Amino acid sequence: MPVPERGPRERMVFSAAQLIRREGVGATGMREVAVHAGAPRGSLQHYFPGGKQQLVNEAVDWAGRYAGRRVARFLDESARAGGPTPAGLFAAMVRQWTDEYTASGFAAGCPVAAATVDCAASGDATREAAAAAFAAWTGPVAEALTGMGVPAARAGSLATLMISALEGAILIARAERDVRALTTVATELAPLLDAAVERAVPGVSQD
Amino acid sequence: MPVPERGPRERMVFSAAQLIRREGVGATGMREVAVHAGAPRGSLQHYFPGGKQQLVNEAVDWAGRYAGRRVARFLDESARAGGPTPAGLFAAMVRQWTDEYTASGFAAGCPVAAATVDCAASGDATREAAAAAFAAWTGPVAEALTGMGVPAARAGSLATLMISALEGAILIARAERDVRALTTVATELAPLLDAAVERAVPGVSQD
DNA sequence: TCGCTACTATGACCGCGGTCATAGAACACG
DNA sequence: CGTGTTCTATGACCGCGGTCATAGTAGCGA
Repeated sequence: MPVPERGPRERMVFSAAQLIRREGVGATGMREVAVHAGAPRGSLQHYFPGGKQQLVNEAVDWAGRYAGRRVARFLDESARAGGPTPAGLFAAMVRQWTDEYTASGFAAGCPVAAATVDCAASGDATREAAAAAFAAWTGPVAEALTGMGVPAARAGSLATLMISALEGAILIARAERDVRALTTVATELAPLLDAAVERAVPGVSQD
Repeated sequence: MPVPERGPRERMVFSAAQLIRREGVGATGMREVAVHAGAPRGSLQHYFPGGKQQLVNEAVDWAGRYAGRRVARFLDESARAGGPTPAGLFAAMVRQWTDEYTASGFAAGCPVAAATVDCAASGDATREAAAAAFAAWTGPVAEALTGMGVPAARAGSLATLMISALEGAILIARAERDVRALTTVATELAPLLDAAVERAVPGVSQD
């Protein structure tokens, strides 16, 4: 949960994402966003003449790019720590959520999921934004997998599987107020993910 | 999508579930539910004195029991068709969604997921109802897995994994308007699931 | 027929929230 | 100092929707 001290416009998009993932799209009010961002209400009209839909779409967009950036950051960190593995990447993705939930409670979920669920309340453009956000997340994950030695043909599928399992586990964890589902999918999926890497030198087993 | 011709009360609960999974909890109005159920508006006050929250909770409850019943039905069907497998069960769960999406479009998602996402809009009782619904779904799946030879210690974990992956794939499929995510998780998870069954005769390795 | 209960029917209230309109500050640039 | 642009500020409108209140109807036992 970075708190970027950029301009007021960016703060509002960020606040919108925070509120959406907590209350849902419909229950998030424009006035509420302004208050949360510490921005004047009139600025919403100014920066987002497209109204709520524009704000929501940009928030979803932001969330998608943020998720992609997280993947890149994981790769950077694990590059100097002995090399990343698929299961390690998935564990890092899951850990971000378990950390937040144990530290701050189960109030918030994934904003992209929230936008997808009541896209009907916010028009079709929001749904497309959600699809773009998933793409902006799946892409880096798939690339990371290929970089670890997963065949390109499977990398996309496994990325989809990882994100699906993660999103579903987030839902269950929120409902149960327990990180059990998150840790479960991480441990159960780990062997499948690591088994997908092709060894550079066949016949040589490592670890 | 069964259309049970029970009493008006049950019809309203059913209609509520249908609308919730399509528009979300907040965007579903009481008047809308009455119209969809072909029931008089006054009956809502009569049958659900607890207001919207009661109606939503019962709808979520209904959805959870419905999902559990689907699992039992799959077991019955595959019992006389050579015996069920974990991957077969998961494929059946996924196929229910791909069938609906290809036949009727991507308008609707899982009502339990919808209720979880904006539980903040509907109080904590709804969140508990969602947790109960997940439990009413996970339980039968886990039992089914043990019946297929999966060790009891792993059955619960695999059930959680299956439902997580399914829920996440539903989200992605709705956002993308494409069943790709659903079919992907089914095929990628299949070997993991089938590998979890313990053979009656140990020591016999199977590919 | 009376009276009771179950259900139906409808109108009104009231808060919420997105949007519009209008106008006031801040600040640059001649 | 004017004059324009950018941003801020606030009030008003208006529809939506949950809830309450009040009646009206239907069946039924006594």
